[in-house]
Amino acid sequence: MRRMTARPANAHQAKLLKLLRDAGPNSRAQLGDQVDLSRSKLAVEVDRLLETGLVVADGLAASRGGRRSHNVRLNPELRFLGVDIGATSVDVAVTNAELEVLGHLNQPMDVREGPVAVFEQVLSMAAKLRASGLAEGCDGAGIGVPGPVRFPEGVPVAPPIMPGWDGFPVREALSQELGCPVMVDNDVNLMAMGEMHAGVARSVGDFLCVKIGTGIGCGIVVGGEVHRGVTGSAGDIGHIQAVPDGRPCACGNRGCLEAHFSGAALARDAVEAAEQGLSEELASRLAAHGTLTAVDVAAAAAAGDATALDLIREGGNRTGQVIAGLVSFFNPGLVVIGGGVTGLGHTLLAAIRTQVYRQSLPLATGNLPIVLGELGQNAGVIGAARLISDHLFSPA
Amino acid sequence: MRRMTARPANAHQAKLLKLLRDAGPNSRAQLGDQVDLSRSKLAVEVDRLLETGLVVADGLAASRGGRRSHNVRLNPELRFLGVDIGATSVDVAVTNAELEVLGHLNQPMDVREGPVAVFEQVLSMAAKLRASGLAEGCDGAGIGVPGPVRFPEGVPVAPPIMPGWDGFPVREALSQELGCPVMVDNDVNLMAMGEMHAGVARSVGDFLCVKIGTGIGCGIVVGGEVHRGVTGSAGDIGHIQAVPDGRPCACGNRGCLEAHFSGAALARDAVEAAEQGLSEELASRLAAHGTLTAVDVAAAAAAGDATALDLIREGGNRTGQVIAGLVSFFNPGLVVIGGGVTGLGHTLLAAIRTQVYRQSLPLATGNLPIVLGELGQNAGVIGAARLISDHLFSPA
DNA sequence: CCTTCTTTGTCCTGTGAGTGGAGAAAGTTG
DNA sequence: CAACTTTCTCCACTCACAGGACAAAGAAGG
Repeated sequence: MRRMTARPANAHQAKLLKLLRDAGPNSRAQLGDQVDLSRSKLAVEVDRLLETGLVVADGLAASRGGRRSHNVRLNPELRFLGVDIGATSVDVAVTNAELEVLGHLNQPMDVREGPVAVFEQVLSMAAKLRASGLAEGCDGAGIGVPGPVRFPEGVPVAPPIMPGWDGFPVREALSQELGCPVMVDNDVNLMAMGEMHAGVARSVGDFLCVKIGTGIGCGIVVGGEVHRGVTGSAGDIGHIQAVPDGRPCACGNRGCLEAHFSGAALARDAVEAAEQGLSEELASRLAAHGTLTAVDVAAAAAAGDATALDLIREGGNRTGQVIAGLVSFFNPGLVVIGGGVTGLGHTLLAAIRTQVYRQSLPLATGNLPIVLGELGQNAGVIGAARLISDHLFSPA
Repeated sequence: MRRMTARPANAHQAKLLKLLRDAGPNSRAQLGDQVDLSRSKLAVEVDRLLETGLVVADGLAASRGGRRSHNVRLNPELRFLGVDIGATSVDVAVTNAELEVLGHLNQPMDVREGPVAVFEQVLSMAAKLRASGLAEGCDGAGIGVPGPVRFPEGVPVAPPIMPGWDGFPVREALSQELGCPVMVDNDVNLMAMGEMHAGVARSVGDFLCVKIGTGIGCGIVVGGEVHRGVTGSAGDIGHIQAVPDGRPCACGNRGCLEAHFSGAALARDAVEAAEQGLSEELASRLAAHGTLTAVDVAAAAAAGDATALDLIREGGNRTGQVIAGLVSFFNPGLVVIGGGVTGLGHTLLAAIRTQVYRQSLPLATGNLPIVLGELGQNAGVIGAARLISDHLFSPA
């Protein structure tokens, strides 16, 4: 039986586990340098962790000029499941306790099919990963959903793009199916956690993580912690007004950012442009596929199509304007741009940067990097694994 | 010698001091209920605090059905100075350790006269308060300045409206003059701390505190802590674009919120309206004073002047639009409106509310109070006193 | 091969923080 | 005056933790 049941018994053990997770195998001596404990006390706690099975011995390290150290590491048999439910696709990944992705599956799927259908899909993907020998069991799972979540309970609330999910007990249901602890969060927050853990936001305490996919959202990290807001809807910037009296939005208002730029809006605008004969490139793609997506626009832009480039620039400007306001307000140390439309690459990034650097206060932008996310498709699932591991590696 | 030199020796003592500050005199038994320590340990820590002189015995309390308790309280001779430097005036107040305002002076003064002149003024006001017998000495001072501050060092950085202050070592200089510890922060952050401590935001963890005075700023409180941002400029919302291609702003951009609504903008618009003959009320006031301020507009509005009301509504709408975006982004549990223009009262509040409730997500506004600050002129100085007491009541 | 130095890990004891119970002190209620 | 409450103090016991002594294991140099 290798299923993880133990939890750290105290804050020291929790800190050690997180250290081993983030820094990999380590000797007692090296751990001691980082946790502010005497060697004796540290040895005691490490021994207790070894007893629980959360941590295992990992052979001898090379000498550093004296006696060789006995390394310890997180139990390599531990497995976390990272699930990222997007508006139009589902990602499932298996990681070890150090949050390295061992296997990753992606499946197109419309979230509006509802929780039951989606979870059937998730479970079958998880089963496939397990069948491939990557995991015997599952010690915990993190789930991201594209909408606000009442975090303590793990329940989506009033999600605009996934009405069938309102109030569905995601955490409880999935915990039962998988037989392990489950944590649920907004997908954007998880992307932020992913980039913070293994991506471009390592060692940054306060940053914003803007995800532009089917919709637009923003992960807010304050002092290394995700800020979720009092009802779990923090970061929902898609419905901030970007254009006074602009396009009508599904939410009932006009001029929302999301109505002017997002995967969906971009596709819509591209179709319009193609139909109006503004771009042969887009028109031919429309004829070929019968529809257009952000990917088509990216391809057209890469081919030098002026209309596609304009659409991207225009969207980047809108987005940049909104981000400029948020930067003035929040004064982050970093802005990460991620999500499906990162395929639009530097055209988009340049437009966003221009707006932010022009409109925000110099003091706030003086030393503010605005960069693309590093983890791409992996950000969400890594963040999800991180979420559950943060939970399980905290005292019970 | 009654000057406070001691600091709490550990986290327990710090917690006890803050409890006594916030809840007033208390018995050991009542303290024990709130501090999660055994009675024996608690008694030890209280005794040590008594030894230091930070805390003194305060007689017997009424019986609650058994032996009467011996109350303790913070030393009633301790004095904090709260200083709130605004764009056009200086407030100085003396408080006791429980942060009750014992005396309060206000003096019009232009911050652009520079730190030397302003501090001369502050010191003379402090001397006057001392002379009136309210304070023998001063055990700590908190200072608010109308611009960004590098918080750890207590130095203003790149303040737009007070150029002469850039880099001036406020903390060090004032600490030397007053002979006591000093902490410096942005005035808006202090207002937020004031409302959190003794005002309308008691017991709210996450809230925004919008101060509309000569300029516009926003205090951001996350989990009971003020968020200052990486360069101390968080909350600087005055230069968020509110009107595309709107009025030119001193910052060089166009359409900044502050260019459209703030004490200064309102006065300017009122003069314009008066000169254009749109309002007799305003015109007669202009003739009488030679100039107009937000106070005149408030009076005209109170008298039913349609133009004045329109100006306020218009400004409230602009402000409300920006706040709506921030509410969607931050998802606070409360929005407090304060600052000089709160004299504009419910006309302003109604306009702001309308915009926020209309434009923000229902999930974020569903249970979101938007209220006027409770402390008025006192908010800044109380927040300042709170700032220094938080500092002094933390382990050294 | 042997000595000396370095690093790592273990063992043991002393210290100080903290708990919990006994009981004294000081009330209330009937 | 007896019985019950509440508050406060004292004391003994537990436990977390530090820090030193020491053993184990290796490197470097003669």
